[in-house]
Amino acid sequence: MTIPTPPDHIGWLLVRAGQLWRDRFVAAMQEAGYPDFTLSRANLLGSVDRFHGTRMVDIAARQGMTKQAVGQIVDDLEAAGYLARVADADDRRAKRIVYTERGLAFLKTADRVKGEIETELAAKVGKDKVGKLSTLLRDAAWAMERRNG
Amino acid sequence: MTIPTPPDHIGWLLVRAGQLWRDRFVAAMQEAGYPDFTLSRANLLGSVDRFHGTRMVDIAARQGMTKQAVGQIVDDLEAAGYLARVADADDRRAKRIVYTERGLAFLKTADRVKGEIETELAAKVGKDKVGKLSTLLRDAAWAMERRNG
DNA sequence: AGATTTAGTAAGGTTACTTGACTATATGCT
DNA sequence: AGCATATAGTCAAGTAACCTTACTAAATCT
Repeated sequence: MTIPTPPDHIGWLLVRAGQLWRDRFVAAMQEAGYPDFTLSRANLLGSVDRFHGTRMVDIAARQGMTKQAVGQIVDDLEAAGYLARVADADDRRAKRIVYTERGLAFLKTADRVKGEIETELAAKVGKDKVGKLSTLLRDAAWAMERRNG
Repeated sequence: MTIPTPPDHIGWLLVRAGQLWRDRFVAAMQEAGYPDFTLSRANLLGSVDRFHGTRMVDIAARQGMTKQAVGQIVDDLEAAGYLARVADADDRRAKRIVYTERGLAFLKTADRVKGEIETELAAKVGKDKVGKLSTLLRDAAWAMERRNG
Protein backbone atom coordinates (compact mmCIF):
# COMPACT_ATOMS: atom_id res chain seq x y z
CA MET A 1 0.00 0.00 0.00
CA THR A 2 2.31 2.72 -1.27
CA ILE A 3 1.06 6.00 0.16
CA PRO A 4 1.57 8.96 -2.18
CA THR A 5 2.80 12.40 -1.16
CA PRO A 6 0.83 13.53 1.89
CA PRO A 7 -1.06 16.78 1.36
CA ASP A 8 0.93 19.37 3.25
CA HIS A 9 0.16 22.39 1.09
CA ILE A 10 -1.63 25.33 2.73
CA GLY A 11 -4.66 24.72 0.50
CA TRP A 12 -5.08 21.08 1.44
CA LEU A 13 -4.54 21.96 5.07
CA LEU A 14 -7.38 24.46 4.87
CA VAL A 15 -9.67 21.98 3.15
CA ARG A 16 -8.72 19.20 5.55
CA ALA A 17 -9.17 21.30 8.70
CA GLY A 18 -12.56 22.52 7.46
CA GLN A 19 -13.66 18.95 6.76
CA LEU A 20 -12.52 17.74 10.15
CA TRP A 21 -14.38 20.47 11.99
CA ARG A 22 -17.48 19.93 9.91
CA ASP A 23 -17.45 16.17 10.52
CA ARG A 24 -16.90 16.62 14.26
CA PHE A 25 -19.76 19.09 14.46
CA VAL A 26 -22.20 16.96 12.49
CA ALA A 27 -21.34 13.90 14.62
CA ALA A 28 -21.71 15.86 17.86
CA MET A 29 -25.10 17.26 16.82
CA GLN A 30 -26.32 13.80 15.88
CA GLU A 31 -25.22 12.52 19.28
CA ALA A 32 -26.91 15.51 20.92
CA GLY A 33 -30.34 14.39 19.80
CA TYR A 34 -30.55 15.50 16.16
CA PRO A 35 -30.00 12.28 14.21
CA ASP A 36 -31.35 13.82 11.00
CA PHE A 37 -28.86 16.67 11.16
CA THR A 38 -26.81 17.51 8.07
CA LEU A 39 -24.50 20.44 7.44
CA SER A 40 -26.52 21.88 4.59
CA ARG A 41 -29.52 22.10 6.88
CA ALA A 42 -27.51 23.71 9.65
CA ASN A 43 -26.09 26.25 7.24
CA LEU A 44 -29.55 27.16 6.16
CA LEU A 45 -30.84 27.48 9.72
CA GLY A 46 -27.90 29.81 10.40
CA SER A 47 -29.15 32.13 7.68
CA VAL A 48 -32.62 32.59 9.13
CA ASP A 49 -33.15 35.61 11.36
CA ARG A 50 -34.20 34.44 14.81
CA PHE A 51 -36.66 37.28 15.40
CA HIS A 52 -38.17 38.41 12.13
CA GLY A 53 -37.63 35.39 9.94
CA THR A 54 -36.13 35.67 6.48
CA ARG A 55 -37.50 35.41 2.96
CA MET A 56 -36.33 32.51 0.82
CA VAL A 57 -34.79 34.73 -1.81
CA ASP A 58 -32.64 36.40 0.86
CA ILE A 59 -31.53 33.07 2.30
CA ALA A 60 -30.56 31.98 -1.20
CA ALA A 61 -28.54 35.15 -1.81
CA ARG A 62 -26.72 34.80 1.47
CA GLN A 63 -25.94 31.11 0.93
CA GLY A 64 -24.97 31.52 -2.71
CA MET A 65 -27.58 28.99 -3.72
CA THR A 66 -30.60 29.00 -5.98
CA LYS A 67 -33.95 29.72 -4.37
CA GLN A 68 -35.14 26.31 -5.56
CA ALA A 69 -32.40 24.56 -3.61
CA VAL A 70 -33.30 26.62 -0.56
CA GLY A 71 -36.94 25.73 -1.12
CA GLN A 72 -36.14 22.03 -1.00
CA ILE A 73 -34.20 22.26 2.24
CA VAL A 74 -36.91 24.45 3.75
CA ASP A 75 -39.44 21.78 2.75
CA ASP A 76 -37.45 19.21 4.70
CA LEU A 77 -36.91 21.45 7.71
CA GLU A 78 -40.57 22.42 7.74
CA ALA A 79 -41.62 18.77 7.62
CA ALA A 80 -39.18 18.04 10.46
CA GLY A 81 -40.72 20.85 12.50
CA TYR A 82 -37.82 23.30 12.69
CA LEU A 83 -39.20 26.00 10.43
CA ALA A 84 -42.54 27.36 9.27
CA ARG A 85 -43.60 29.49 6.34
CA VAL A 86 -45.69 32.52 7.26
CA ALA A 87 -47.17 35.11 4.93
CA ASP A 88 -45.16 38.32 4.61
CA ALA A 89 -47.24 41.29 5.75
CA ASP A 90 -45.67 43.68 3.24
CA ASP A 91 -45.49 41.55 0.11
CA ARG A 92 -48.19 39.11 -0.83
CA ARG A 93 -45.87 37.20 -3.16
CA ALA A 94 -43.47 36.50 -0.30
CA LYS A 95 -43.36 34.23 2.71
CA ARG A 96 -41.16 34.63 5.73
CA ILE A 97 -39.29 31.55 6.92
CA VAL A 98 -39.47 31.55 10.73
CA TYR A 99 -38.31 29.27 13.52
CA THR A 100 -40.59 27.01 15.47
CA GLU A 101 -39.87 26.30 19.16
CA ARG A 102 -38.07 23.16 18.04
CA GLY A 103 -35.97 25.22 15.65
CA LEU A 104 -34.93 27.62 18.41
CA ALA A 105 -34.01 24.70 20.67
CA PHE A 106 -31.86 23.35 17.86
CA LEU A 107 -29.98 26.63 17.59
CA LYS A 108 -29.31 26.63 21.30
CA THR A 109 -27.90 23.11 21.18
CA ALA A 110 -25.79 24.00 18.14
CA ASP A 111 -24.25 26.94 19.99
CA ARG A 112 -23.47 24.75 22.97
CA VAL A 113 -21.90 22.02 20.81
CA LYS A 114 -19.77 24.52 18.92
CA GLY A 115 -18.49 25.85 22.22
CA GLU A 116 -17.65 22.38 23.44
CA ILE A 117 -15.64 21.49 20.36
CA GLU A 118 -13.77 24.77 20.59
CA THR A 119 -13.00 24.14 24.26
CA GLU A 120 -11.72 20.67 23.45
CA LEU A 121 -9.54 22.05 20.68
CA ALA A 122 -8.19 24.77 22.96
CA ALA A 123 -7.35 22.15 25.59
CA LYS A 124 -5.29 20.23 23.04
CA VAL A 125 -3.41 22.93 21.15
CA GLY A 126 -3.67 25.86 23.56
CA LYS A 127 -6.14 28.70 23.83
CA ASP A 128 -3.67 31.24 22.44
CA LYS A 129 -3.13 29.19 19.30
CA VAL A 130 -6.87 28.90 18.66
CA GLY A 131 -7.09 32.68 18.93
CA LYS A 132 -4.19 33.22 16.53
CA LEU A 133 -5.63 30.68 14.13
CA SER A 134 -8.95 32.53 14.10
CA THR A 135 -7.25 35.83 13.33
CA LEU A 136 -5.16 34.35 10.54
CA LEU A 137 -8.15 32.56 9.06
CA ARG A 138 -10.09 35.81 9.00
CA ASP A 139 -7.20 37.48 7.17
CA ALA A 140 -6.86 34.65 4.69
CA ALA A 141 -10.60 34.43 4.03
CA TRP A 142 -10.75 38.18 3.52
CA ALA A 143 -7.83 38.02 1.07
CA MET A 144 -9.35 35.18 -0.92
CA GLU A 145 -12.81 36.71 -1.05
CA ARG A 146 -11.68 39.73 -3.07
CA ARG A 147 -10.17 38.53 -6.32
CA ASN A 148 -8.84 41.99 -7.21
CA GLY A 149 -6.26 43.90 -5.22
CA MET B 1 -32.97 41.90 4.04
CA THR B 2 -32.09 41.38 7.69
CA ILE B 3 -28.75 39.59 7.78
CA PRO B 4 -28.39 37.22 10.75
CA THR B 5 -25.32 36.84 12.92
CA PRO B 6 -22.26 36.51 10.69
CA PRO B 7 -20.35 33.27 11.24
CA ASP B 8 -17.25 34.29 13.17
CA HIS B 9 -16.72 31.10 15.13
CA ILE B 10 -13.46 29.20 14.62
CA GLY B 11 -15.38 26.31 13.09
CA TRP B 12 -17.14 28.38 10.47
CA LEU B 13 -13.92 30.19 9.70
CA LEU B 14 -12.24 26.86 9.01
CA VAL B 15 -15.09 25.69 6.81
CA ARG B 16 -15.26 29.01 5.00
CA ALA B 17 -11.52 29.26 4.35
CA GLY B 18 -11.46 25.69 3.07
CA GLN B 19 -14.35 26.40 0.72
CA LEU B 20 -12.75 29.57 -0.58
CA TRP B 21 -9.45 27.86 -1.34
CA ARG B 22 -11.21 24.94 -2.95
CA ASP B 23 -13.31 27.19 -5.17
CA ARG B 24 -10.29 29.26 -6.20
CA PHE B 25 -8.35 26.13 -7.08
CA VAL B 26 -11.14 24.55 -9.09
CA ALA B 27 -11.68 27.80 -11.01
CA ALA B 28 -7.95 28.20 -11.69
CA MET B 29 -7.63 24.63 -12.95
CA GLN B 30 -10.60 25.08 -15.25
CA GLU B 31 -9.01 28.23 -16.63
CA ALA B 32 -5.69 26.39 -17.00
CA GLY B 33 -7.13 24.01 -19.58
CA TYR B 34 -9.05 21.45 -17.54
CA PRO B 35 -12.69 22.49 -17.97
CA ASP B 36 -13.95 19.13 -16.74
CA PHE B 37 -12.01 19.44 -13.49
CA THR B 38 -13.79 18.81 -10.19
CA LEU B 39 -12.37 18.55 -6.70
CA SER B 40 -13.42 14.95 -6.15
CA ARG B 41 -11.46 13.95 -9.23
CA ALA B 42 -8.41 15.92 -8.12
CA ASN B 43 -8.53 14.37 -4.67
CA LEU B 44 -8.53 10.96 -6.23
CA LEU B 45 -5.65 11.75 -8.56
CA GLY B 46 -3.72 12.92 -5.52
CA SER B 47 -4.10 9.46 -4.00
CA VAL B 48 -2.54 7.59 -6.89
CA ASP B 49 1.16 6.80 -6.69
CA ARG B 50 2.97 8.46 -9.58
CA PHE B 51 5.40 5.62 -10.14
CA HIS B 52 3.84 2.32 -9.20
CA GLY B 53 0.17 3.09 -9.43
CA THR B 54 -2.27 2.22 -6.65
CA ARG B 55 -4.98 -0.39 -6.24
CA MET B 56 -8.55 0.81 -5.98
CA VAL B 57 -9.04 -0.62 -2.54
CA ASP B 58 -6.06 1.36 -1.25
CA ILE B 59 -7.30 4.56 -2.83
CA ALA B 60 -10.65 3.97 -1.17
CA ALA B 61 -9.06 3.41 2.24
CA ARG B 62 -6.96 6.55 1.92
CA GLN B 63 -9.90 8.68 0.80
CA GLY B 64 -12.32 7.25 3.34
CA MET B 65 -14.69 6.26 0.55
CA THR B 66 -16.17 3.00 -0.67
CA LYS B 67 -14.37 1.18 -3.43
CA GLN B 68 -17.49 1.51 -5.57
CA ALA B 69 -17.35 5.29 -5.35
CA VAL B 70 -13.68 5.19 -6.27
CA GLY B 71 -14.54 2.89 -9.15
CA GLN B 72 -16.98 5.39 -10.56
CA ILE B 73 -14.53 8.28 -10.44
CA VAL B 74 -11.81 6.08 -11.93
CA ASP B 75 -14.24 5.20 -14.74
CA ASP B 76 -14.64 8.90 -15.50
CA LEU B 77 -10.93 9.66 -15.27
CA GLU B 78 -10.09 6.67 -17.43
CA ALA B 79 -12.61 7.77 -20.06
CA ALA B 80 -11.11 11.27 -19.92
CA GLY B 81 -7.65 9.82 -20.46
CA TYR B 82 -5.96 10.64 -17.15
CA LEU B 83 -5.75 7.14 -15.73
CA ALA B 84 -5.55 3.56 -16.92
CA ARG B 85 -6.21 0.21 -15.27
CA VAL B 86 -3.39 -2.31 -15.61
CA ALA B 87 -3.28 -5.85 -14.27
CA ASP B 88 -1.44 -6.29 -10.99
CA ALA B 89 1.46 -8.69 -11.42
CA ASP B 90 1.14 -10.14 -7.91
CA ASP B 91 -2.63 -10.50 -7.54
CA ARG B 92 -4.84 -11.56 -10.40
CA ARG B 93 -7.94 -10.14 -8.69
CA ALA B 94 -6.40 -6.71 -8.55
CA LYS B 95 -5.69 -3.91 -11.00
CA ARG B 96 -3.30 -1.06 -10.52
CA ILE B 97 -4.57 2.41 -11.31
CA VAL B 98 -1.77 4.24 -13.13
CA TYR B 99 -1.31 7.65 -14.72
CA THR B 100 -1.30 8.26 -18.42
CA GLU B 101 0.88 11.00 -19.91
CA ARG B 102 -2.14 13.28 -19.76
CA GLY B 103 -2.58 12.43 -16.10
CA LEU B 104 1.01 13.32 -15.29
CA ALA B 105 0.65 16.62 -17.17
CA PHE B 106 -2.42 17.35 -15.09
CA LEU B 107 -0.48 16.82 -11.87
CA LYS B 108 2.23 19.19 -13.05
CA THR B 109 -0.32 21.91 -13.82
CA ALA B 110 -2.05 21.33 -10.48
CA ASP B 111 1.23 21.83 -8.64
CA ARG B 112 1.90 25.04 -10.55
CA VAL B 113 -1.61 26.42 -9.90
CA LYS B 114 -1.40 25.62 -6.20
CA GLY B 115 1.88 27.51 -6.03
CA GLU B 116 0.37 30.51 -7.81
CA ILE B 117 -2.57 30.76 -5.43
CA GLU B 118 -0.25 30.48 -2.46
CA THR B 119 1.97 33.21 -3.86
CA GLU B 120 -1.04 35.46 -4.40
CA LEU B 121 -2.22 34.82 -0.85
CA ALA B 122 1.25 35.52 0.53
CA ALA B 123 1.35 38.81 -1.38
CA LYS B 124 -1.91 39.89 0.24
CA VAL B 125 -1.53 38.80 3.86
CA GLY B 126 2.23 38.37 4.12
CA LYS B 127 4.47 35.37 3.68
CA ASP B 128 5.07 35.03 7.42
CA LYS B 129 1.35 34.82 8.14
CA VAL B 130 0.85 32.08 5.56
CA GLY B 131 3.63 30.13 7.25
CA LYS B 132 2.12 30.60 10.70
CA LEU B 133 -1.31 29.68 9.41
CA SER B 134 0.07 26.44 7.96
CA THR B 135 1.68 25.51 11.24
CA LEU B 136 -1.45 26.25 13.25
CA LEU B 137 -3.63 24.35 10.78
CA ARG B 138 -1.36 21.34 11.08
CA ASP B 139 -1.67 21.50 14.88
CA ALA B 140 -5.44 21.88 14.75
CA ALA B 141 -5.91 19.10 12.20
CA TRP B 142 -3.71 16.82 14.26
CA ALA B 143 -5.73 17.62 17.39
CA MET B 144 -9.06 17.00 15.69
CA GLU B 145 -7.96 13.79 14.02
CA ARG B 146 -7.42 11.95 17.29
CA ARG B 147 -10.67 11.90 19.24
CA ASN B 148 -8.98 10.57 22.41
CA GLY B 149 -6.32 12.41 24.38
C1' DA C 1 -53.01 50.13 -18.18
C1' DG C 2 -49.42 47.41 -19.95
C1' DA C 3 -44.64 45.72 -19.66
C1' DT C 4 -41.25 44.10 -16.80
C1' DT C 5 -39.32 42.40 -12.59
C1' DT C 6 -39.57 39.65 -8.47
C1' DA C 7 -41.17 35.74 -5.00
C1' DG C 8 -41.99 31.36 -4.95
C1' DT C 9 -43.23 26.56 -6.91
C1' DA C 10 -42.91 22.41 -10.04
C1' DA C 11 -40.47 19.07 -12.60
C1' DG C 12 -36.57 16.90 -14.01
C1' DG C 13 -31.36 16.49 -14.41
C1' DT C 14 -26.41 16.11 -12.43
C1' DT C 15 -22.68 15.07 -9.21
C1' DA C 16 -20.85 12.55 -5.82
C1' DC C 17 -21.54 9.65 -3.20
C1' DT C 18 -24.12 5.25 -0.66
C1' DT C 19 -25.84 0.14 0.10
C1' DG C 20 -26.59 -4.53 -1.49
C1' DA C 21 -25.60 -8.25 -4.43
C1' DC C 22 -22.48 -10.61 -7.28
C1' DT C 23 -17.93 -12.89 -9.61
C1' DA C 24 -13.16 -14.15 -9.52
C1' DT C 25 -9.13 -14.91 -7.09
C1' DA C 26 -6.40 -15.56 -2.87
C1' DT C 27 -5.60 -17.28 1.69
C1' DG C 28 -6.13 -19.89 6.02
C1' DC C 29 -7.42 -24.16 8.22
C1' DT C 30 -7.74 -29.10 8.83
C1' DA D 1 -5.48 -31.45 -1.18
C1' DG D 2 -10.12 -29.59 -0.09
C1' DC D 3 -13.08 -26.39 1.71
C1' DA D 4 -14.39 -22.04 4.08
C1' DT D 5 -13.67 -17.51 4.26
C1' DA D 6 -11.74 -13.09 3.01
C1' DT D 7 -10.50 -9.82 -0.53
C1' DA D 8 -10.47 -7.09 -5.28
C1' DG D 9 -13.33 -5.39 -8.24
C1' DT D 10 -17.94 -4.76 -10.85
C1' DC D 11 -22.98 -4.03 -11.48
C1' DA D 12 -27.29 -2.02 -10.28
C1' DA D 13 -30.06 0.90 -7.84
C1' DG D 14 -30.84 4.51 -4.37
C1' DT D 15 -29.93 9.11 -1.90
C1' DA D 16 -28.44 14.00 -0.74
C1' DA D 17 -27.72 18.24 -2.26
C1' DC D 18 -27.54 20.71 -5.39
C1' DC D 19 -28.73 22.72 -10.60
C1' DT D 20 -31.54 24.36 -14.94
C1' DT D 21 -35.77 25.28 -17.24
C1' DA D 22 -40.38 26.61 -17.09
C1' DC D 23 -44.15 28.36 -14.86
C1' DT D 24 -47.83 31.40 -11.70
C1' DA D 25 -48.91 35.30 -8.94
C1' DA D 26 -47.97 39.63 -7.20
C1' DA D 27 -45.42 44.04 -7.28
C1' DT D 28 -43.34 47.90 -9.63
C1' DC D 29 -41.99 50.85 -13.34
C1' DT D 30 -43.32 53.95 -17.25
